Amino acid sequence: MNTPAPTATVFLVDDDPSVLRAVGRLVRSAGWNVATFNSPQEFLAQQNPDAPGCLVLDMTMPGLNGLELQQALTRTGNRLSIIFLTGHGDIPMSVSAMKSGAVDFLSKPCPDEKLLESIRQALARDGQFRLKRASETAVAALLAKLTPREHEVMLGVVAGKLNKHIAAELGTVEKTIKVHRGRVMEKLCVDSVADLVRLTERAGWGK
Amino acid sequence: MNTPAPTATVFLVDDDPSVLRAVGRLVRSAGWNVATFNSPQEFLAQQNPDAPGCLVLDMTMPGLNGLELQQALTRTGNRLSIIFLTGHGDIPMSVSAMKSGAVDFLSKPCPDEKLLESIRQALARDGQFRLKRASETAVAALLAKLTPREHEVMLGVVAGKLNKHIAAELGTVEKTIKVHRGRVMEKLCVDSVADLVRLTERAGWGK
DNA sequence: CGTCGTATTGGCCTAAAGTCCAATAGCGTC
DNA sequence: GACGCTATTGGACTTTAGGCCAATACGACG
Repeated sequence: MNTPAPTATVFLVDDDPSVLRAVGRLVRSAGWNVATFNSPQEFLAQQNPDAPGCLVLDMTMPGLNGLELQQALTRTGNRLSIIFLTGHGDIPMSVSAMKSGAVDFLSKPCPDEKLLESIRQALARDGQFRLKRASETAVAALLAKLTPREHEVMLGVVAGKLNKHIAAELGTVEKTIKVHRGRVMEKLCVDSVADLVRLTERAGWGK
Repeated sequence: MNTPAPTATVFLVDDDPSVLRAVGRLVRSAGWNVATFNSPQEFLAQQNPDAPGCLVLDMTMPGLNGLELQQALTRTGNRLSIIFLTGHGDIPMSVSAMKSGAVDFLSKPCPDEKLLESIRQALARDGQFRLKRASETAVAALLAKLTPREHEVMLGVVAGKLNKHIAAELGTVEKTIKVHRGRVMEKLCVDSVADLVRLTERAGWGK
């Protein structure tokens, strides 16, 4: 119910401890929670996909580089917003990062305000994403409560079909459809076909 | 009705005639139409927002640079997909371009196949965008045919309200609403509330 | 075997939506 | 000012959807 910001954490990943200290101090002084990691592996090991926040990531690190960590997160379904902050980047690297959805790609040294502004953007984007995903999972939870039959009937309703037609397709009579239909509306907590359609559209079917 | 590709044009903008010639030959040999321009101004002067295609753009040019041309196009509502192809780029430049929606940011010299692949992506994105916008304008055209009253009634219907409630809000009786409602369905070429809701959601109200 | 959840069907009745036909009111053209 | 067009509004009637109560059937579970 709160805004996503209050408990948001800025995750810093860099193999240079002095960078972690300096950036950590800056971000903390701006009022955010901070968690630092010396390596991508360390971050991957403790990551919690449900923790709101953003990731400030060095590009050149031993083992996994920044892009690979970004891809690893994408593979595991973690859509954390990422800001790259690197000392030895090049254009293909930055383009690749941005194509993969990075919020920004900054070069060290970077003005404090520029980094903070990017963090603000990243946290905002993360909040939006979590709101959207929360609504999707809420709808999915509602849909999961439908029996198979009710689900079939619902499909007919959102397709704009008449009860009699749905009945014909499902090999039953109109009266039965009415009952299922009523239960669908009740279980999904909607009281109009219009709301039902919007609900299903937001269930991921409208992407 | 055709796929967007057949008449798609690749617009090349570069102040170096030899680049225009070389890239133009490459793109033409790949089967696309090509139009070349020596300056951003020249392109802006003849641009047709309705022409499907993509833009391959040099960054450093006299007068307007690539980013400025990109912004100019955005301001005028031209959402042409852009590929930057430049000799003297840097990271902030590439990041800025990508943030503004560029499809790719390539450095000269660039392998032929890489450029062609990016063009393929840009044309695909342009096609998707035009499909989406075409459907939006089609819906807008239908909505424009509604009388003010019919429009009000439609809002009530997609809000899931009962005819009697809509009538109360509009200071009339249920019967009148029914007639308006029927005309709305007829004019918008839908035959169910479900379809009506999806139509309006795609009219831009769903973002 | 009894119980629970699901699917099914029926009757009866109310409410809501849609259709056909008709009338009124405003507005611009000639 | 008459005429034509459209928007708007009603009345009578049909179709569809929904509510309430009841009943049957079937499979899973204890």
